[in-house]
This record gives sequence, C-alpha cells and structure tokens, in this order.
Amino acid sequence: MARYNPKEIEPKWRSRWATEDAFATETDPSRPKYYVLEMFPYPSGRIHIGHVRNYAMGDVVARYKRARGFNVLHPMGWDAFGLPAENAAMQTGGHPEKWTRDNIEVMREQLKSMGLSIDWRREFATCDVGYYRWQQKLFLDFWKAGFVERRESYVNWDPVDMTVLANEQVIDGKGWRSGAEVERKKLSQWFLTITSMADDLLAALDDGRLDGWPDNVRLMQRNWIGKSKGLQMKFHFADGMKAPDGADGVEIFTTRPDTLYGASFIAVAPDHPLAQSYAADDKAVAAFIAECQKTGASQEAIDKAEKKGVRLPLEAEHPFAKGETLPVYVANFILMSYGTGAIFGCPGHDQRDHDFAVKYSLPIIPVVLPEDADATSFSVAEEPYVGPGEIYNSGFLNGMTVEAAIEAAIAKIEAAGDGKGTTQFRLRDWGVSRQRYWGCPIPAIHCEKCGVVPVPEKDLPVKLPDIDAKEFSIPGNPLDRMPEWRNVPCPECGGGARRETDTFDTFVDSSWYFTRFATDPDAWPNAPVDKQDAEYWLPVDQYIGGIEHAILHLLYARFFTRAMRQCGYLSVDEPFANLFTQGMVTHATNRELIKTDWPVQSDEGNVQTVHSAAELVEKAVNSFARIDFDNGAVKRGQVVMLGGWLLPEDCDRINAEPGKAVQRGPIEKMSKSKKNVVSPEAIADTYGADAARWFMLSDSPPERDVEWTEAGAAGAWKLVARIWEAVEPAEGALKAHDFSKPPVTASEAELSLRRATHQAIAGVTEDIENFRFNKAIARIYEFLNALKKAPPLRRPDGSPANGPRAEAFAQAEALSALARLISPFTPHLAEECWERLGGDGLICRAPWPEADPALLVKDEVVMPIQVNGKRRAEISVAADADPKTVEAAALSDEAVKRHIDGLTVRKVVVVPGRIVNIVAN
RNA sequence: GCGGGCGUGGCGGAACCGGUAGACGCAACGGACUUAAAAUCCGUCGGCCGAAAGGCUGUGAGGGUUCAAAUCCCUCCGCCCGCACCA
Repeated sequence: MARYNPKEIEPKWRSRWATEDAFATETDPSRPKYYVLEMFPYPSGRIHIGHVRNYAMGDVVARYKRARGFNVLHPMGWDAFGLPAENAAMQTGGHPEKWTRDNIEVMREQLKSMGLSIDWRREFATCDVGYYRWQQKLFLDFWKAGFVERRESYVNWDPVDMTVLANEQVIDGKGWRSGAEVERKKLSQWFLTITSMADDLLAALDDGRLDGWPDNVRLMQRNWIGKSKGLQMKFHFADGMKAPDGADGVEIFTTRPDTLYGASFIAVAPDHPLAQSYAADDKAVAAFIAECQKTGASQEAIDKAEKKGVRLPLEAEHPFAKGETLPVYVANFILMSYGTGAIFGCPGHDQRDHDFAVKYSLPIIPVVLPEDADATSFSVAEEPYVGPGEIYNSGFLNGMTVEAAIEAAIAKIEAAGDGKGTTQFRLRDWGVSRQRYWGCPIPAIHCEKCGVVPVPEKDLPVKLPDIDAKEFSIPGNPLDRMPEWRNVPCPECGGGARRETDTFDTFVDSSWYFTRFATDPDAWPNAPVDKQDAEYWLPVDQYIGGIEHAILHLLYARFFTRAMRQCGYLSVDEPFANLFTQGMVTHATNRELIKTDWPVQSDEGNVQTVHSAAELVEKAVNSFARIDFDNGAVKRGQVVMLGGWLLPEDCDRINAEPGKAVQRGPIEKMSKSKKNVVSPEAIADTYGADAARWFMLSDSPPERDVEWTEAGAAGAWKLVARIWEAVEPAEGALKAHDFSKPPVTASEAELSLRRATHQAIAGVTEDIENFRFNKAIARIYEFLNALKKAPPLRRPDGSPANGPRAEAFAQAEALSALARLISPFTPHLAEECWERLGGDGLICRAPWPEADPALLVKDEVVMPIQVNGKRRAEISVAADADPKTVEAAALSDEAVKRHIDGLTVRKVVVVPGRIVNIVAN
C-alpha cells in the first residue's frame, strides 16, 4: 500500500486549484451569495499558528458553503500600514515599505501553502495607492457630510522620539521605546464624529440587527458606548460672584438628581475652564493642576490615588434649598472628558464623593433611606449607601422612590430654566490623526488665509512621498521634514500653504476593506466601491477574528458602514451579519533552573518558597527560590535560581548539564520572548497542511483557547493516514454504483453502515452550521470507526462481496460521504481520496452530501428504565410504541421486578423515545 | 469597585428544550505482531466493593425545586474576561 505523502500530494492539488481558478468568484445575482471573511492579517513577518487556526475556520465555512451551492466570496489582503514597519525601519535602517512588501511576499506563500480556498485576484494591501486613494475620497465625502471635525485634544507626547504615543505605549508614565517622561500635549487633531451615531450604534445591538453576534461582544460594545440618562444643570454662584473668566456658574451632569438635597460640594476637573481660569493667578491651583497632569497619564495607578482637591474662592447656590451654598473645588477624580467635567458631590450616596468629603470634613447628609432602615438611626458616616430606597431630608422629594424623585427633580430644574434631562455617552469621538509617516495621508491643506481646506478630488491621491531610508532613524515624523512635499499652493486662494502631515490611524484602513473586497478587481470602478457589487455581496455573512477586536475595530467598521451608507455607497448599515470570535493558540513554556548547593534548610533572606510552577516562574525573577512542590526536575526543598526561557529543542541538553534542570512553565499564548512559538511550517513540514488544519480545529471548541501539543499534531496526522488507508483499496468504487438509486437493502449489516453514513452527514452538517468544528471532527472519527468495523457486505445483486469491500453499495456510499465530509477540513486529502474513488471533477466543486431522513430514524430504540430515579435496566421497544405498551414492558422486565419487589408502584413516567421512570415506595 | 462568563476523568472536551453523565481525541495500562524498538492492530480505562453478575458513589461546596438536575433556583468558594474615578 502506498503511504500517503502530503509533501507531494498537497502541492499537486494546490496547483490544480490554481490552474483551474477553482476559487475565483464573480458577482452573480442569479445565485445566492455567501461572503465569509477572516480579519485580515498585519504583515508582521511570518504567519503564526494563530493565523492558521483563524483562516482554517474561515476556510471550512467557505468550502462548506460552496458545496451547499452558494456563490462564495472568500478574499484575503493585508492590513499593511502601521507603527511596527517604522520601528523595524528605525532598527534596521531600511524603508517601512520594503519591510512591509517583503513580509507580504513571505506570508502570502505561507498562507497559500495552507490550502485556503481564497480568490487571490482580490488581494490588496492597505498601503497600495489604489486602496488608500479611495480612503482619502471617503474622508472628503465624510467631511462634506459633517462627520469630520478638527479640534484640540490632549495626547501622550514622547519628547525624545517626538511622537504621539498610544495609551498602551505609555508604561509607568514613560515612553515604551525612549524611556522618556511622557508629556501631555494639546494638539489640533482630526476626529470622526462617531458619537453622532451613538444612539443607532447602541440600538442595533439590541433590536435584532446583530443577533448573529456573540452576546459578550455586544455587551462590551454596549458598555463602551455607555449611555446614561440624567440631568445637566447649572449651579449659579452665590452673591453675584464671578470666576476670572467671567463665568457666573458651572454646568454639571448627574444621573442622581434625586440626591440633590444631599449635595455638599461642587467639583470640577483640572482641565475644566473654571480651574484653568484660576490657574493663571493662583499658585496653589496651578500647582494642583500640574500635579494632576503628572499622574493623569497612567491608568491603573489612578485607582489607588487618593481623592484630592483644591478649594476655589467660590460658593454655589443650592438650587432647591434657598440660602444654602456649596463650596467649589478642583478635584483630581473628575474627568473633563465625561459629561460637563463638573459634578455636585453627594457624599452620602457615592463612594468617591464620600472619600472626598471625609478628607475635607464636608457634611455627609443621607437622603435615601433603605427599605428596612430607621430614619433616626440610619447613618452614612462610615460608608455611602448606593441602593434603592425612600427619599428623605429632601423637601418636596420626601417620600418618593429614587426613580420618582429623579423625574421630579428634573422637572423642577427644567421649570426653573436651569437645565434639562439629557443623555450622556461614554463613547468619545474617534481621533484619527497620527503623527507618523507609514499611514494614509490625510487629504487636507492648511492655508494661513483660508484655514483648513480639503484637497480637491482631482488632486487625489495624496501619495506618500518617497523617502530615503535613513530618514526613519531620525526621531519625529519624516513628513514634517519634507518641504518639497509639504509646501503646496492653497487650492482656494492659490497662496502659500502646507499639507497636513498627519496620517490616518490604521483602524481607518480596516474600517472599510471588506467593502473593497466585494468590488470586482478586474473592473475596479472610479470609486471606493462598486454599487452593484456592494449591493450583492454585503453584508459579510460570516466574519471571524480575535476577541481583542471586540470593541474598537468592530465599532469603527459599524460607524464607517453607516457613514458610507449616508454618502450613498452602501445600502446596509451593519457590515457583519454574523460574527465569530475564536480563541488563541497556547503552548507550554520551559524555563531553565540553576541549582544551588545551598543546604535545604538555608534561611537566607532573599530565598522565597514557591508552591507551583506558575508561582516559581512569576516570582523567582532575579532571586532564589526554594521549591516546595513535586516537579521531577529538582528535589523538593532544593534552592534554585531561575534562568531564561528555553526552546523545546534545548530542554534535553539543559537537563543533561550538571547543576541545571528544566522547569515546565505555564501554558501561554505563543510569543517570541517566551520561546514557545511553534511555526506552522514546521508542522506542515512534518505532517502536512491538512494535519495542521485538522489539529487546530479538533480539540477545543473554536471560541476557546487551544493548547498546541506535539502529541495532538501527531494524532491529527494519524487520522489523515487512517482515512487514506480506508480509501486507498477502494479505487474507482464510486464508478460502480448509481447513487441516485440505493438498493433495497436486505442485510442488517448494510443497513447499519448506511445509517452510520447518514447520521454522520446529518451530524457534521449541523455542527459546521453551528461552528462546532470540534464536534464535527468527533463525528467523523465515530463514522470512520463504524466504517472500519463494518463487515464485508453484499454486492447490489445480492452476491457476497468477497473482493474489495468497497464494491458493495453501502461501502461506496460511505466512502463517498467520508471524502466530502472531510473536504472542508483537510481539502488536499479529500481531493486525493475523491480522485482515487473515481469521483467526478474536483471535490471542491462537488455538492455536499444529503442525509436521507429515512435512515436517521430507528425502528427500535433502547430505553433506560429508572426506579426512583436510578437506572436499573434497559428495554428495547419499537420507536413508535405507545406509552402504555412501554410501561407494561418496563414493569415486566426481570431486573425492574427485582427492584420494585415489595414496593407499591405509585407512578410511571414514560418519556417516549427517552426514558421510563418508575416511582415506587 | 462595576459588568459578564466559567468550574464535568490524568488531560482537551461531549451531553439537543431537565431524561442512560463522561461521546470523540490524547495520555496511561494490558495483549498481538517483531530478534528488538518504532509504527500498526485488539482490548481496558471516573472512584470504591466484587472473580463476576451486580451494588454504592460521582459533574467546585452546601441547600432547594422536580418522578428525574452537570443543566433550573438560593448561598458560598475558586478561576477567567471586559470596563475601570464615567458622576
């Protein structure tokens, strides 16, 4: 028997698919469409195993839907702009574009070797001028439509690298690359007004438009948008006081106007105009603001920061309690970016306000009484009460519930003309400016006379200028240093002007790429998308990607789709009808241990005892650890020093060295620094792409993380070999039978195999439809086991099949189904099997097998019999037997009789086809 | 702190709408083949008692609803994820 050799067979089929253009797709309104898309990769250098899992899932869906008769669009491209290319350029002295293009070349070949059924004609990179010019056009359209604004905003500024940093790039207040103290700097930036659509973006999460999305993603988006209803109102300063800037009061936002009677202070954010207006002349205020700005940059340290403030020489009038006034503070816990940047503090019913009141000895007045509390003894002096209850100590609000009091307070403020009920969103507008070279230039021109003007459409594209590679090793944005590119005449007045040197956030690039894929590349229109193509293909029917994009990318794409619709390009508002978020691929880590000669009982001060591998790896960095758990590598009680991470192939060598050992570390996401990366090529080299795909889908549910193990990969390879062994002897088996006319089956063995076949078809189909690839694979194993167990069967004419087993109809039918059921998972193997069996054409074009419902139902069923809830026997009855008959059969069973002996049968529950429970005592 | 999710053999995981818990795979163990090993094939495989038949027990812990609970409800413990001074 010829051993299956993926190294020869896999490339053979890939070139067949290529020469036959098997996966090229055309817009064809006469056929039902299916658009399956995996989030396109960033060309970071090489494909990793996580990509394999992601694209294998999409490919299963694409191949399955194709077999079901859909016109399937399954494209691939590159999210090619971005910071890493510039960093690489800086380090290697190269050019970001060269680095990016080289990576794309490598990664395209790697992806192709996975056997993905992709229409490669549609490939593009977001750094292609042919793509980003249309992004510039969209931006101009959005500008006209009012979705673009320019405004001042704070950024994290690295003064050494002279660049803006994302929050994630600020570590402990310092730039991640330069280590320089990060400054907060106010810059004029471009914004897309995503908040203008906040209401609809939120509404679609719950009104059925996104039913095909996971609940957790919808929830995350809901929280991110963060709608809250409340009151925006003005507190007037008492006695005609005015701030240095002339303000006679301050606007605040609250969701708890019911607690207004509990107010004991007003607080504004350090960035608030009121605070700023005092800062010029008041040293204490200025110092406080400066201090806030230092700590303001980092994120989680805020939580531990003490609530602090500085008093302004102002008093505000209480809106209800005439004559009462409230002190006004600048406080470090108020955010300028939410609401109005100012609040009233109610220490009795808010933790932060409580902390603040305690520190500055402000009154703490309870105004909400919990249901079972007593008004005379209830106290909020120790901690605030935030639950429901009855309003008291509150004038006209007394006796109301919280909800009713909120309504009443809003009504009263509105009547007085001091404010109104409003809705606030947590969502902020999307700042798209990046002070970077390697991105899509923002098509705008700054003119002294005319202000900021759009680049006229006839002048598009604004291409990135060619830049000498050595420019990238100088800090700052190279575009700022290119007068020949930067200096242009103003399109309006013709005078001297300069180009915008900011480029777009790369999230802009990925917010509409899926619409571009839908546009036929052989007839690219003079527009971002082709209307007919978009009409046919959108929305994406199945989108697949990592959960890390649950908020930003998916929200931006939803916004873009709406904006494109308003500009007349699309007729859908939701881009992704169904979303699936897959888990990561993890792998065991290994760590070097260096044993010491220290006595086991040593009590040196710098030795800590650790109780697990995870703890050891986490804590024992640069110190000594006493091992207090069994691990084989070292003795319990041994004191060790932790060395570096180890590649799996180095472990044996280290273990052999005296005084050293290998500690298996925690199972983690693959990363270069932890040396636990497994390259897809290495797997494909050993076992083939099919085995790699199979393994990535087999063990865990797709949404969960999967651990890569050598044994698992080997197991997948074994499956490939087993299938080939089952198919190989049955050469030409399909040609010997007419599958449209199954024989009238006589033998129980044949019928049983046919049942297994049709159950497998039904099961695998359902599991693929529901994204349960691990279960689909389990069913294929079950089916293969049944197929192997099936005895040699009879030929259609009834004579014994003494020759190859596949001569019998049931065998041939089973093998035909098997080849097609595996084809989405292991496409190369499936083609080879199909050819061997004598199937017509390519299996990637063959129709999906249909399950015969008649073969899915059994005439007889085995029913368990319980006595008082405990399983005592089994009986076999006709599937359609009526409950009375089943009950009688159950009661007459010998084992059942034994268990009810001496008891009275009180009740018999018969669940047809399922179970019988006899209640007796 | 707020919001959400999850706890099932040695491991990854099955179990439709409450109806035979542990499908399928991995590991392990026993056997066959082999001079031997690998590969392959056959078999066993939650725990306890038992030669077996069979019995008891068992889905993080405790309680409840039900003829019947991994599944529903309550309390607790543990782990994971998201947001995080959002007024």
